[in-house]
Parts: sequence; C-alpha cells; structure tokens
Amino acid sequence: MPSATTLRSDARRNRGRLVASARELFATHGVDVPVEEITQHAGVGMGTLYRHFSTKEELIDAVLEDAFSGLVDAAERAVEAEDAWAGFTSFLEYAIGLHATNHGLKDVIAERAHGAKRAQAMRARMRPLIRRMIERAQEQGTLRADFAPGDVPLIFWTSGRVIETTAGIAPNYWRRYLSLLLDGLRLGAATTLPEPTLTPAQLQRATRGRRA
Amino acid sequence: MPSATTLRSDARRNRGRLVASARELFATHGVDVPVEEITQHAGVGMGTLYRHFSTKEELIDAVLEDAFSGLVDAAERAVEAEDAWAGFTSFLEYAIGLHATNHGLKDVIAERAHGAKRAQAMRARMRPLIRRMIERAQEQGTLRADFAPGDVPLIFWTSGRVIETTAGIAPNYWRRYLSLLLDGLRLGAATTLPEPTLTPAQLQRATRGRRA
DNA sequence: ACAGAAACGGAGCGTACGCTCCGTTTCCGA
DNA sequence: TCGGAAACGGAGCGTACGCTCCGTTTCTGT
Repeated sequence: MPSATTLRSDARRNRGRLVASARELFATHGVDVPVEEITQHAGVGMGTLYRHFSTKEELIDAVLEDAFSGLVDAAERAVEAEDAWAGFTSFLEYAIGLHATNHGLKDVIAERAHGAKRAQAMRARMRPLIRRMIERAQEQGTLRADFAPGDVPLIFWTSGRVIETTAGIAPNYWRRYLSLLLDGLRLGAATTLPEPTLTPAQLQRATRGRRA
Repeated sequence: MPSATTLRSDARRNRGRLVASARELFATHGVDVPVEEITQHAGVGMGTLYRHFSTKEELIDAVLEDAFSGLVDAAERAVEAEDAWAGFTSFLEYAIGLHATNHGLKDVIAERAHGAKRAQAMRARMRPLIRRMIERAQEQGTLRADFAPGDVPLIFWTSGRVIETTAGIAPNYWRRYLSLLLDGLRLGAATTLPEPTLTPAQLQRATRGRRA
C-alpha cells in the first residue's frame, strides 16, 4: 500500500482522467450517471475505477471536494457581510446557482443520501456559519424571528426540486422560486409559523434515510 | 371483449382485491412499490394484474381516480369562497395534506411523469379553477400581482419534496414550509419576482420529461 | 534487456424492476 | 355433469444498475 505520490505514471494519468470525466458527467447529468459511462468517457475500464475508488460514493465525494470547499468559502464571506440579510440571501443565491450549474452537487446536498466523508465534513463546517448568518439577520431585524437554522435544508431540498424539474426548460426559473420564498422569510411576515423546526437528530435522519 | 359488467365472478373479485391492495400500498409507500408486492398483498398472480390493467401506469391512474376528483371538488369549493385568499390557501393546505397522507397521489402530482388519462383530465379541469382563485385573490388585493397560475406547480413540486424528506420524521413539518411560502405570496412583498412564470408549453415539458 | 510487480479492462455476477408467456385451474351455461 | 372458454399464477425475459474477478498488458528498477 504505497503512499499517494508513489503511483505508477499510467495509474496517475488514468486517475486524473477518471476524476475529470466524473466531474464533467456529474455536473451535467447528476450523480446518477452509470459508472460505465464515466469509465468509457474517461477511456479506461471499470477495474481501473474501482482500484482508485472503492465505491461510487467515494468517487462522488472526491470529485465534489472542490465544490464543497467553495460553498464553505462563500458561507464564510457571507457571515462577514455588514448587511446580514444581504449576506444570507446572496449566499443562498450563490449556493443554489451552483446547484443549477452542478447537478452532482445538487444531488448530494439537496437530495437525501450520498453522505460520504467530505460531504459530512462540509456540512459540519457549514452549520455554525449558517447559524451566525441567521442570528445576525434576526438581530438586525431583517429576518423573521421564527425562522431557524434547522429550516435551511428546506431551502435546499425545495430549490433542488425546482432545478430538477425546470433545468432543461427554464434554467433560471429557480431564481423566481427563491425570490418568492425569501419574501416569506423577511421580517414582518403576516403569520407566525406553525410546527417547530427540525431538530438536529431529525435532520440527520432526514438526510440519511432510504425507503424501508 | 365483453363489457365491464360481464366479468366472471372470480375475475371481478380479484380485480377488486388488486385495486384495494394497490390503493393501500400506493398511499403508504408511493407508486414505486413493485407490482409483485401489490399482487402478493392482493393474493393474486402477476398475470391477473396485467389482464386487468395493461400497464402499471393504468393501475395507478385507476386507483387514484377518487383522489383526483376529490381534489377537483376541493378546488371548486375554494373558488366560491368569499375571501379568495382564504379559499386559495385552504385549498393548498387541503391538497398538500392529501399528498402527505397519500404518497401515491403526491408522486403523480408533485413528481414529474406518471401522466395517464385520468391524471391528465384532472389537471385540465383544475387549471381554470386555479386561474379563477388566483385572479380573485389578486383582485381582492390579498395575493401579490406578479404571482401567476403557472407558478402553482412550484408549490406542489416543492411541498412534495418536503413531504418525501420529512414524512417519517416530522409528518406535519410541511405545514411550516407551506406557511413560509404563503407569506411570500401575500401582497406587499418587498420585491418583485425575477424571471417570468412558466408558459403552458414549458409546464407540459416539465411534467413529462425523463432524463435523456 | 528483462523479470515481476503494478495496473489494466471488460465479461460477468447479483439485484431489482416492469412485463410476458403459457401450462394449469376455475367457473358456468347447456 | 361436463366441456370449453375464461381466468389464473409464477417462472422467466429484458433491461439497467453497482461492483468483482482474473487473464492480459504496461511500466520500471536493475
């Protein structure tokens, strides 16, 4: 079991091809592209893929690593915005814009399942940032007080669905949806929300479960 | 090819069992339950199913017929409400409550595809009713003016996703989501929506397409 | 130059789905 | 009662997926 830098030249080359191929296909078609399509597009065999990545999940996780850290960076920038509402909303617009561009990212974040190591770590780093964004906007009196951090996944789940349904038909339609939803988040909304937000435990179950 | 009433007694009995079995399983597990599970739960063989319904889609369509007409009834009642906003929102709450109870209905309405005859007819009957609801609420000055009938599927698509994700964890959480979204629909929202609504042609493509 | 370790690739396995085919059983009128 | 039409049921087909296995090829240090 040699260290990562001790790969034979052809192995390193093929690994690169696989990642590039997967990056492209995941972005355009989502993570459900068959592994065979990935290997063919990369010009390698199936065996080669599974020597480098013990599972398809692992490949997904590796390919999306960059996108994950890009999201965390955006969240860190958003937390520092003077206008917390602007920071929060522009973060959401950026993140969901990424979903529209990179369907693989959308699948991992907005769909259930697909919770590999790097995705998990990204979520963990994101959580306190989002909490800060929300707290600040509520302190500044721009975000309704009964919105909670546990409600943020709601935005991703639902936006993901809009993108899935309209991506090939009206690629920017998700902006209309997000705008609508954000208007419901502003302070001064006419109602108070029914039902509590989701607890961390509930969220964990929601993002893991498959059908029984 | 005998008329519908000229079925042999065992055939009529088994057809009833199939529909009952499918109704139950579709409601609890959605339309993705394997046909074999439906036939086993009904105590009949696969051949029996496919003699009565030439395709699984047709079975779905037949089983959901009642739910479809229930929806249309609710829409007709909603149109007549004095307070058009109340009519519109309580219709949405009723419809989405049905989605939470009957996952098969949700799959057909909130998911893409599954567009058989009766579902299609239900949609056609619903369209003018929804248009009236929206027009009236806008005339009464309670629904924002830039919301359009073409945006209604948005509500079903996204609520469907919320239900799918949280049904087993927080069965009423969708109410919180819907409340949030409806607050964004009220007149006096701070923004005007970006991006136009979907045209009928776009909607048709959105509710039909499968992945290429 | 060459041995052998490393990497390769794709046929094939296991699973799950919708649906069909056809030998067997059941019903029902004469 | 009994024959044939009607209905039955489930093994099996075709498809699509993730993944494995192993004979073949390629790289690399000596």
